[in-house]
Formats: sequence, structure tokens, C-alpha cells
Amino acid sequence: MKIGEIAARTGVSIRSLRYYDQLGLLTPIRRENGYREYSPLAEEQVKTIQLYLNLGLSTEQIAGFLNCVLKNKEAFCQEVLPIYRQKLSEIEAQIHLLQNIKLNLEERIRSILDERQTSEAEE
Amino acid sequence: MKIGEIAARTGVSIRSLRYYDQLGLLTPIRRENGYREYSPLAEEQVKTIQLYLNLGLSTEQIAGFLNCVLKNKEAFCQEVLPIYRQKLSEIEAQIHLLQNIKLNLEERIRSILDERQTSEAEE
DNA sequence: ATAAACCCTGACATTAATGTCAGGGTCAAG
DNA sequence: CTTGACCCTGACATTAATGTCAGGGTTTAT
Repeated sequence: MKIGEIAARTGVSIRSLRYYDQLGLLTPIRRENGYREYSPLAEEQVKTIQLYLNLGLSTEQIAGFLNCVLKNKEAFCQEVLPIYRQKLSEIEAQIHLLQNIKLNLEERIRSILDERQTSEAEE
Repeated sequence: MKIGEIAARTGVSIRSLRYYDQLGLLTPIRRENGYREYSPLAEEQVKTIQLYLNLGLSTEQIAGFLNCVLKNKEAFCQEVLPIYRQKLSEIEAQIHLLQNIKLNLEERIRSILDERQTSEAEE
């Protein structure tokens, strides 16, 4: 499919898709006329790229990841493993923090509701 | 403590600390001479900010979190209830997203380790 | 009181990812 | 054949976080 279609499907801008191409992150084949031709598989890859970008990984790191998966080469995987582990522990810490914040908020909401209840009872 | 000391303690550059101050993310008091004076609590806050940044959150989002949790300790409770509820659902969504990412990462790590195991067994 | 080691602000530079615009092909429909 | 909807490349703009440098105060130790 052409670049416009995959952009529409994935919600990623045409500009970004060309950028990924330029970086070698996601390289479509070219038609006779020079148009980029994306395979259906590319759709999934674009979404993967977006997921990891949202995670805060750089395109460079993502390129390492894609190499690992596509070629299943251990050398690439070795490089990428510590990055994953690092991210994983960051994410675990993040989840933990957010859960604390959540408890805190729930507590506060409950106490507001309690207070409201109390003042209603007084009337 | 002065900015240089907290920079050394946290590993965050002086430049960044001044930037956080400028954005209202972490605002130290000022001495007579204009120097920034950080409380010991600030050290923990700086680390929290860094964690969020490493996760790919923007300073704006971080400011939202910090405001949600640190500010509005007790006053204005009634008015603040819908804000709390809003924040709570945002946080729940965030936790959910992170848990998905976590599962995804764990999966990746596992498959890399499997691969390694397999190729060792082949030899 | 002078030097070293800090601190301040302000301005410009940089990197990454993306937006946007210009100038110009391609193609299908009328 | 022309029009409109695509596509191409290239260049400049932008945003976020940070680096760096200039010009100028302050503090501390000798």
C-alpha cells in the first residue's frame, strides 16, 4: 500500500513515516515511479515503533530492537537486553509510584465524601 | 543546600535544575543574595522528576502529577473533588498502559533469553 | 585583598521527532 | 488534456530538554 494509506491506518503522519524510512527504521520497497510501497506487515511495525517511542526509547534503540526481532541475531539481542531491563525496572518503579498516588487520591476522595456525609447529617 | 550540591547529589545538571525552577516544576526559595536554596526534600523530588523524564513524560505532564499530589493538601476539598476524580482516572489509565508495556517488555526479554538458551544447546 | 570556586541571568547551540511549505512528478476521472 | 488527489525531495521551523558561553556578582580561604 502507499504511504498515505498506511498513515491513515496507523495514525502516524506521512512525515514521520518518511523519517523512519530515512533512518532505516522501516524501509518500504519502491515502485517504478519512486513511490514507497508498504507491505501489510508494515502496519504492525509502525504501531510497534510508536509504542516504543511513547515509552521514551529513541529511534536508534528501536532500530536495535527491530534488528533483533527480524534477524533473530543474538548479537543484536545482546545489545538490546540491558536496555529492556533498564526500561522494565523504570516502568516497575513508575507503576509503583502511580499506585501510591492512586491510593493517596482515593483516600482523599473518600475523606471528602465522608466529610460531606457528616455535614449533611448535621443539618 | 545550594544548587551545586543538589546537582552533585542527584546527578542532574545545574542547568536542568534551573530549568525546572523556571517551569515551576521545582521551585527553591531564594537567599538574600539571590542564590537558590534547596530543602533536603528536594533531592527526592529531583529523582522523581528524572524518573518521569526517563519514562518519556513531558515536564508538563510531570507538573500535572506533582500538582495533583503535592498541592491542594486539604483546602478547597469540595471544589477539588472532580479534579481528583479526573486525575484518578487518568492515573488508572496510565497504570494500565504501563502494565501492558511491562508485559510486552517481559515477553521480549524472555524470548531473547530463550533464543540464547537454544543456541547454547545447539553447540 | 586577591584568587578560586561558587552563584546569577541571558542568549545562543544542539538533538530528536515532527510540522510545514515549495517546486515538481504521477495517475485516474471527467 | 486538464484537474485534483496523490506522491517525491529538500529545506526551513518548531518543541523539549539540555549544553555552553559571556558578563558579572558572592563567598571562602589564604
